[in-house]
Amino acid sequence: MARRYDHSREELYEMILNEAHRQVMDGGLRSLSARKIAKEIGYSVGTIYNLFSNFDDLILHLNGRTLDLLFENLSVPPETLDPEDQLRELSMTYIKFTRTNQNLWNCLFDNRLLIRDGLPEWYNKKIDKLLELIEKAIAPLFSSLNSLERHQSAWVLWCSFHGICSLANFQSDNEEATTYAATLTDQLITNYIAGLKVYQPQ
Amino acid sequence: MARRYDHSREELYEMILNEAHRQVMDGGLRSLSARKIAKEIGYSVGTIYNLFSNFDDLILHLNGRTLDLLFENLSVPPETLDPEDQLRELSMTYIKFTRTNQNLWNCLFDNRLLIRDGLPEWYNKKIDKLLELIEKAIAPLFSSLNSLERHQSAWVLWCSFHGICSLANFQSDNEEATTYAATLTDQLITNYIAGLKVYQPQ
DNA sequence: GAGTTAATTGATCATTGTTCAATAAAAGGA
DNA sequence: TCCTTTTATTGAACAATGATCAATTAACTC
Repeated sequence: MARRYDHSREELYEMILNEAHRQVMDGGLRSLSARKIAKEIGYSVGTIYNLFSNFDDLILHLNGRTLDLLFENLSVPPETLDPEDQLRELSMTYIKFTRTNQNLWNCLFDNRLLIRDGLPEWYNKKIDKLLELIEKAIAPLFSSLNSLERHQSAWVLWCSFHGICSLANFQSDNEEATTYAATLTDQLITNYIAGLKVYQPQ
Repeated sequence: MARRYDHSREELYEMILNEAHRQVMDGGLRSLSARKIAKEIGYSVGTIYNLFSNFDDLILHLNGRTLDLLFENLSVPPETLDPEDQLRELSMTYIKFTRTNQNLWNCLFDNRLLIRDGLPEWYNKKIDKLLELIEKAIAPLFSSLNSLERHQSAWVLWCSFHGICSLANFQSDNEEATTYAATLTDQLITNYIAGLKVYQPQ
């Protein structure tokens, strides 16, 4: 059989990533397989390699969708809130997301993706969008001249959130891991923001 | 052939992990293979499975050695230093370690290890030893009554260090990644410690 | 309707982790 | 010393993987 045109290229792309999403959610990256995807969507393996240059590329695109999902979850907190409370709101949603989509989120940081040299532009843009949420939240703490320091602090917080959630995944008790991650994030925000207030003039 | 006794069980264990270490250092976890190890040490695959229950178990033990290596690198900073400067010293060594042993360090956080339920006791002990270095460094900032908060702050810092170094590995430019990780860690320490001083009475 | 283009297939290849009956060397006992 | 038991070691065999690519055939073009 050939050129069935049952589905457009875009539809196929969606079907493949939907199925990949499902498999990763179910059993982590380990249970993701090109053959299984093909079987499930009713096409052959070759079709997958027609759309994605290789398996890592498929994972990268799946991760792109995960970043989108995360962004959709992290709605912009109201500007009426303290920077501190905005951060708390963001971080709590973040933790919740990483816990309910554990396998999917882990996939973002799989080692196989950092072998190549650098991530593509479109991917980094998705990360930047997330970072901007944090940057906006802490903006009131910085004078408009200190955009570099604001940016760096956003990165510090982003990395730290990541670190806390990442290591939480190694805990066996799921309930406990979630609450401990929340506690640590809370400590981080409290102290880091207090520190910022000490050093930032305004 | 059987029961050659060319090497004791302990010697074999070392030989296998040495070779695994080499392979991971060279090309990351992806280029680690039981067959290749066997070939290199002059034994057959079966022998490896005689010493390790499965491949993940082998990786876990390799990671154990990596944690040991890290601990040996992170010498206890002199108590005469500020908590802040002790932390800086620890974190700089940490960053250096993660950068020079990038593949090996990445291996510590590979997703395949967090599938099972919880890490073994001996492994967690190694992590605790590392955490204690941080806890000792920040001890002067807490009253002796606040051991819980001290412990939590140590975790926050540990997780944050991890997060910063972890995400630094996704940058393509190696030099830049290192210096940026150093900058972010510096910011983290400065602000977090300043925050602690605000909230901790003594 | 002939010719061109491109989507789809699936057999094929090299590799992987893992198993386990077969084997042979050492240890223990008489 | 010889027999038995124990145990380290082997490697063929299995199932599964990512990846390739010539062959096929449907759709499009003119």
